[in-house]
Amino acid sequence: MDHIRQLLSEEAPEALEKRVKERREGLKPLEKTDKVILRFAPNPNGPMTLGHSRGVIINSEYSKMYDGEVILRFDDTDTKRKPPEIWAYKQIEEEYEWLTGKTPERIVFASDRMEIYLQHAEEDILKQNSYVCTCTAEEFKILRDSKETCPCRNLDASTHHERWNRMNDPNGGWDDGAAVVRIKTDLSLPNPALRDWPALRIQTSEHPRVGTTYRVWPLLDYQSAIEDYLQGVTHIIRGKDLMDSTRKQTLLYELRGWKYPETMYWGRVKVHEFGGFSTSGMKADILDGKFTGWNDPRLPTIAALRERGFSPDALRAFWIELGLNQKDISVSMKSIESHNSKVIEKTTRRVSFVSGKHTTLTLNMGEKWPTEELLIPSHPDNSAMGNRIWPAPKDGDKILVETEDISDEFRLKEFSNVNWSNEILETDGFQRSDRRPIVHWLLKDHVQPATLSIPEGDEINNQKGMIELGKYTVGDVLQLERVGFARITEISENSEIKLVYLHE
RNA sequence: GCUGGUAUAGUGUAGUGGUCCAUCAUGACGGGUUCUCGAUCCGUCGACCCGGGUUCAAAUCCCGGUACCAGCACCA
Repeated sequence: MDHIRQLLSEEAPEALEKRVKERREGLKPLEKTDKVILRFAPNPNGPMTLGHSRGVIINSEYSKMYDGEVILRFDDTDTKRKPPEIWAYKQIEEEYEWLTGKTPERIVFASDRMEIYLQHAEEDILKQNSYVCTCTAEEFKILRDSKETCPCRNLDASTHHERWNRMNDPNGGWDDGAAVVRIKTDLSLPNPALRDWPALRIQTSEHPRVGTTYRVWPLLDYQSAIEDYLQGVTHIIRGKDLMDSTRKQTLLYELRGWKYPETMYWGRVKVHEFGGFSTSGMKADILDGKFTGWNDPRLPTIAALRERGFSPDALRAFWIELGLNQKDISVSMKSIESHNSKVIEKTTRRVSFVSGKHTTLTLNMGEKWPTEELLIPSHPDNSAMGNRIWPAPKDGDKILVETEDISDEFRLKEFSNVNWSNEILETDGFQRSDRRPIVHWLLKDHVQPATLSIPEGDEINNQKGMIELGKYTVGDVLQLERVGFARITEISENSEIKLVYLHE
């Protein structure tokens, strides 16, 4: 050891210096940060999922770090397989604001920018960066796999321009699938995915925003490449499933003499409780009636998480903690819940809820409660939140407790020690004087009906019960004592309260 | 099959050649405190995929395996 120390002091004295290693907090710094323009580009074929929120949060956090901008761009160029939902645009916009606390600096609709894309496409054809191919997908795949040239590729430029016009002509006799515009690449490229990749295709199905104005629509790789350039995007952060997209687009940028943005990737995320996040899959299940809607508490959508009472701060903390890396990860909701508890715990009022599995007991008070009212703190550590005011329990009053909580001796929280026998609860001192278990309870004359819906996998467990009488508003998040956090989703005419369970 | 990517405790994460018998969080377990099974405090458990190489020194660099993921859609 001393020998090494000796050697080091001669050869590498800096290695002996104490180096302060601090744990890096938050996201890794970006490269090239003089100007930062980012984009988040969802497909509005449904509202946001938990997966989308990663993109929103990572992009907006980087934007905050470098005083940059985020463009919210609706990539709505597929009307067939992933048809845009006209309401989803607005909802995604709102969800973006909810998650980040601000509006996106710019909003772009791909479907509004069709003229521009088509102009660029024509330009690429005239410059022979691309060509119109009429081979079928199967035929082309065979050629591509053997690195062979497709018969269309070497036709002269004017033929390709004629073909381009024909693609756009409703009377040209070409329908969906008849022709496609391909970007010319080196066919000897080792990665088969990149060889003469398709850029635009004919799509005659109606678009919910622009109808049938356009026949030829760009594919993601083309539309996104052109738009990123036009918007001056400096950094692209995307899933690593889009790595080949980066490579294709870089080839196009080279043809056009443009410089491709810095690109970073995240890996695949699964949540133990949900699996993946497939918008199309959820859409089908909702239509089948398996779920009540996009905000069904069993679904991993932002709408559902909001409905249940998750805080955007918790989601933000969660994604920042995971950071930006290319690992495929599988996380537990517990991790998000833990963040959420930290955020909401200090400001959430406590309330007593007794489930349907309860027993009514009669109070036998050996001693009168000294005042007219029973004051119970709304929060154990935050007196500023005030008290819940219950009428003082009297001899003969009926008390509700969870059946499973009943034992010979227990304590009604914030009220009295009691001894149980034959459906009678005999008070045994108001002061807490021993270690008997503390139990939440209700005064039978001071309750209103409530149903707590607990998502359990594919099922929903609806627990009918009673909640203490109080002032409630839809949207309130409460902590049901000894049960967990829950959010009020509905208060019906007969004052029944509907709650959805959040977490412990 | 071709192409690319990733591998650190149960789950995430820090770490870019030397204070690393490895960080932090979460989890599980045990305890203190508390009028919630909440919160809080303390403690315990537990990891560098494998094999070579370079080097005085490797989680970190190189090579080779292995595993997992993704792309090869006229989807995004």
